[in-house]
Amino acid sequence: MTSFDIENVGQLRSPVPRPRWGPSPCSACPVRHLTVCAALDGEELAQMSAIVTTLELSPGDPLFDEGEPADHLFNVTAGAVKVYKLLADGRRQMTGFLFAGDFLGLANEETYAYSAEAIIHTALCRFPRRKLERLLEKHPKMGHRLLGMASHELAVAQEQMLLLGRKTAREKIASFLLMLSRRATQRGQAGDPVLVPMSRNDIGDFLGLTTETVSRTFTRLKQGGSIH
Amino acid sequence: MTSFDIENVGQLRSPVPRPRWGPSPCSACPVRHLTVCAALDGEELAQMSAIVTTLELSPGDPLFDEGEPADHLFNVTAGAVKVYKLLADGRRQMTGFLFAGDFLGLANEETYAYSAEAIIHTALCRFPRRKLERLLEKHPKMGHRLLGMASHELAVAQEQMLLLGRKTAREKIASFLLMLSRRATQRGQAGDPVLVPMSRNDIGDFLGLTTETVSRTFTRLKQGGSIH
DNA sequence: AGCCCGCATTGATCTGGATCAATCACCGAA
DNA sequence: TTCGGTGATTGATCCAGATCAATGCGGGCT
Repeated sequence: MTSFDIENVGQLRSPVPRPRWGPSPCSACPVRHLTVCAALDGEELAQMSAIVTTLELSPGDPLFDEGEPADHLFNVTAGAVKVYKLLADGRRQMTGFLFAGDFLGLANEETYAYSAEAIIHTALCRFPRRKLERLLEKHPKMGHRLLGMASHELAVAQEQMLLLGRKTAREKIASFLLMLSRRATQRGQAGDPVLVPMSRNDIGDFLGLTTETVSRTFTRLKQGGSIH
Repeated sequence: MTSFDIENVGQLRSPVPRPRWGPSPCSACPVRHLTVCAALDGEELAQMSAIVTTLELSPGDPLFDEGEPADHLFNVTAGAVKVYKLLADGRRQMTGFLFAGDFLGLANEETYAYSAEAIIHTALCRFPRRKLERLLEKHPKMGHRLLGMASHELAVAQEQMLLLGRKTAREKIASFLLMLSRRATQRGQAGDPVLVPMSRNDIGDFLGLTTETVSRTFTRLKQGGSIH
């Protein structure tokens, strides 16, 4: 990566000692409005706080691997995570890039269906699956919110299938940049110019292209004046 | 399509008048164990019955189109449905094929994110979205089941991304046949030989290939003795 | 029976993106 | 400051699958 916005991460690595939590660390969460926690009231937030732990990852750190027991769910609070599946011979397909506010770890089976790894320095909340499920039973509203997020993920996945199956390299790159821009805007960050924290290789594995084609296509879009 | 199993559809087109429903049509549902309704008790089934209507579609009949208000959710009880997205110039990506027991219509937005159309003669249950949501609030168990199905759909979608982005034509066709076979088995139907109710063109649009490549690849697999 | 009509198959050719192969550019360590 | 390593870029060539173009072929209709 050539450059990236460390604003959010910065406040998590503050040299000043972190303040003692008030009634709930979640109630002070700077990205709560983006997340699954947005719909929760004080009582529910306190219960979430009780089961949550936080962790930080450095670039390249794995979060979990496909096939591991799916014991936790995660919420990205800062940074960027890549999520992917592998074939036996090493071919890789990114299934998504996650940023602040995104949720991961949903699994219907006992094990994760994909691997996850930090792209840049990243902070996450971690929820034990069992405990979260018990909370869910008590608070249907949380379940509803989670279903909404899963539905949204599904729509995103379908859009990505359209991209992978039917778009040209040029269209894939253009869609990718627009998606990054739109999502940055949603997080309240600049959408243009857009920061691209992942490598050409990662982008290729996301779009079903090779690094070389990604690189060439960027070059051509620049030459055509579509990007700078 | 060259041939298809009409057993399940047959019982819905019975020349004998349909029997009056007992306490709940859903309690007699032959595919309930496959569906979102599997986890429901008598009380909940009765409430589902109260809001459900059934419909039948002939081959090629549209169920809904991308962009329409997402007012209903559906459960396929017999037959087969294709679900797809289109680009402005007509390029099409199938995002899934649905069979008895499958659920469709989940939408986070106000409108459907994809179109759905019957492949063969098909029967469905239809639930008004608003009413179902009200039921969901009262019965967290249903919401939980729905979340489980959405998570499963998500895992299937990710597997399909891997296929679209990284597999060869031969691998795509092989995965496709295995998937059809596995799902037929789950429904209690024969997994080998497997029935393929959709056209070469539909298969191509599902796998990110052209009809010609699908046809040629089938021929080569036959020549190689992998299929008959 | 004969005639469409809409698929499926097969063949010939083309091409977008993959593969193979050098550089290039940046950065961090010595 | 040089060196080595890692990712990005660019070039040359290849090839899997697309495209263009005929047939084949079964089922429904008259």
